[in-house]
Amino acid sequence: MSIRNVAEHSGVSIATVSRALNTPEMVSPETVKRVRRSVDELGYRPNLFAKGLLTRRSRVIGVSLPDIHGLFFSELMRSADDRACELGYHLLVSSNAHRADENPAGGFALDLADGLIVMLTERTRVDLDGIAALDLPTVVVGVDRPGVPVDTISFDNVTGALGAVAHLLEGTPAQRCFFAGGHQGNIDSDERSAAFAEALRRDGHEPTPDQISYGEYSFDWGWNWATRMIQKGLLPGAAVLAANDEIAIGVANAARDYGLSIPGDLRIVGFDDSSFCGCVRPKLSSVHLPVDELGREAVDALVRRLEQPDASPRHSRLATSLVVRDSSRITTDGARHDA
Amino acid sequence: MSIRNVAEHSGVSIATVSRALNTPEMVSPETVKRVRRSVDELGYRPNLFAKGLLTRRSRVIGVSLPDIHGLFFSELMRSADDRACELGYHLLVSSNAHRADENPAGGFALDLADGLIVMLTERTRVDLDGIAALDLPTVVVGVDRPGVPVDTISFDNVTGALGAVAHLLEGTPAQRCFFAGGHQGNIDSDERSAAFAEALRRDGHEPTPDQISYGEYSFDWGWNWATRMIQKGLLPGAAVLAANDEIAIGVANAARDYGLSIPGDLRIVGFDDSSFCGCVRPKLSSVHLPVDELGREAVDALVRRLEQPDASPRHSRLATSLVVRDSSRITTDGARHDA
DNA sequence: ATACCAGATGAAACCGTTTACACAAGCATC
DNA sequence: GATGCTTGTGTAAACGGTTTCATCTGGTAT
Repeated sequence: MSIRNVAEHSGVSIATVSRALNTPEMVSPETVKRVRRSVDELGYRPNLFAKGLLTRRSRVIGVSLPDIHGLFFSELMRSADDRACELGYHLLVSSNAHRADENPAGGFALDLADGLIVMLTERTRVDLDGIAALDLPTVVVGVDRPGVPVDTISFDNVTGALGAVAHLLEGTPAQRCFFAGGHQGNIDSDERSAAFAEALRRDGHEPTPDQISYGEYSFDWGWNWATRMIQKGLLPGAAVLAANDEIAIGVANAARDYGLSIPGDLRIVGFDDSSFCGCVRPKLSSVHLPVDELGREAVDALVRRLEQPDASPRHSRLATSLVVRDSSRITTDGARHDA
Repeated sequence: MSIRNVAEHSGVSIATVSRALNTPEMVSPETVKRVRRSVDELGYRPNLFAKGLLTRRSRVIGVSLPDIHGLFFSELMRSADDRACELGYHLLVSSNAHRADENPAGGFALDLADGLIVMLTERTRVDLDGIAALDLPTVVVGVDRPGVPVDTISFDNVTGALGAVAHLLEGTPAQRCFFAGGHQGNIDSDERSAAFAEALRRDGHEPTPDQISYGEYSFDWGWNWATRMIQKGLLPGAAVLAANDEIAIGVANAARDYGLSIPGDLRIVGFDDSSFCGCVRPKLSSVHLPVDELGREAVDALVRRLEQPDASPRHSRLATSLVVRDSSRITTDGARHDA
């Protein structure tokens, strides 16, 4: 079933069939109608490989992701896919393209894509030279200035963290504020911890080393960290900014397990504003990241670049903002109570 | 940069280059070496469109998903992608292909794919005729017998639910067991509710209508349902099987908000065994679904079918099993206490 | 020496499109 | 009535690979 069959069936040449389908304004209306009918009757669908070979366009966007944690990943993909669909594109996704060298596919099927959305979370993984070598239009998500002239989109971690700390400082002295980070080298965690330190400095307090810890993005690490802090007697009367919600929930669970009340004894703010926040008790305050916006913007930016390959690179930072819930409210009495 | 350049550079014909890269055993070892070097030096990468045009293979698997809920989606995609990567395939994903008719892409870019993995969650969405019309090798995920001769993979909801109810019946009479479902028409929720009813019958109790409710997969619905049940005075001393973890957590939160203890006053079991389970207190018992296995199996099944197009359709059900945590433990004393 | 065969390579056909170019017909212009 | 322009269509050349078939080489059996 090829364009030739359609041509025969409707009594025109293949060129006319092609034009009737792609540029109907160049064909007489009645011919278009006849061709369209043949297409329907025969159930013809153009071969995308042949088309792509010639046009060098597939309307496919490659998405290369690190091994991303659950909720974030799904929300990003959903919004990106929605937007891509609106614009007539499809998403070719691989969370393994990052280790392309050892890929038995023998390299990227991403060559099928018109362009690439690359998400980076680790400083060391910024192998942007490899990406540039693909000479595909690219949008980088998660890094601000990658040192390569490509468009970038990332979250404004700094403003979000500053806001969160300002909120904590309203009820807790700077000396009693702690940061429970992810692993060092993670771009977001590093930015958030730096902003945390900066916020304390602006308040006139130089953070001590034990106010900032690094670990990993997990419940368990949050729980372990908080346990150690509690055993050192540091936590009651303190406030914690966690690098993500999972850590924050781990901290909250440890506090509960050791009989501390939240927010009475310990105030907690997470990062990401994932759907975890509303489901745990007390509800978790968190810095909201507009993940859906990130996905949409990434697709938009890439499509824009596909249309204007020579536009100068844009760098956008998406605003983040604190959502205050129960876990960080200021308690006037200081007495223990469950929220 | 085409195969022709490589041919010139290494002083052989394009046919030899093609063979050196695809079937090196047909070419003299030293020629292979020379061609490989040229490829490296020139940075040649074969054009996948040209290749696909001829071979009718792209090593791309189309994945069509309904609008799936967060954690499940990401876990499925991750395992499918891992497996696809191992086998040298890539994933072309669309959660919008289900509404392909209204798709401005003007149909599937999925035509680029060698085969399709289609996930279905709703009875009404079983538009498998449309899928069959694509005449692409297809694996259906989420339905057992779709009425179309394709491979299917789904979870054994029945065994999981039976096990969960058996566990609940150990400490709670059948009259005080309730099922908090998702919306009717959802395949999993329906199967789980039917299995719940069946389990009570096997225990010699015909479930009354108010023992089985339908709503939606959300914290809020779980909370609202539980609140109504509490107000009717039905819950203390009862046990709840929820159709997924979010509902279960909503129920647990309502119980806590109304001063009921878990599992003392109310025992709860969820479904999915998502990472929520370990992060809430008390930790949530849940029926574990081997989601990673589902993703892997789906890819395996499709690849198997690509290699043997005429094998008879297979239908596999993946085993599920109850993971007992704190939310459903049997309390000997019956006194209120937090786990 | 002849015939035969295996192994390595090249020439050319082909996959299904798009598109540059040519052409014909119809119509207005001078 | 020749000229030019517009509109609709067809012819044929790409696009970049794979694969069939033919050719050439050199070694081995007869």
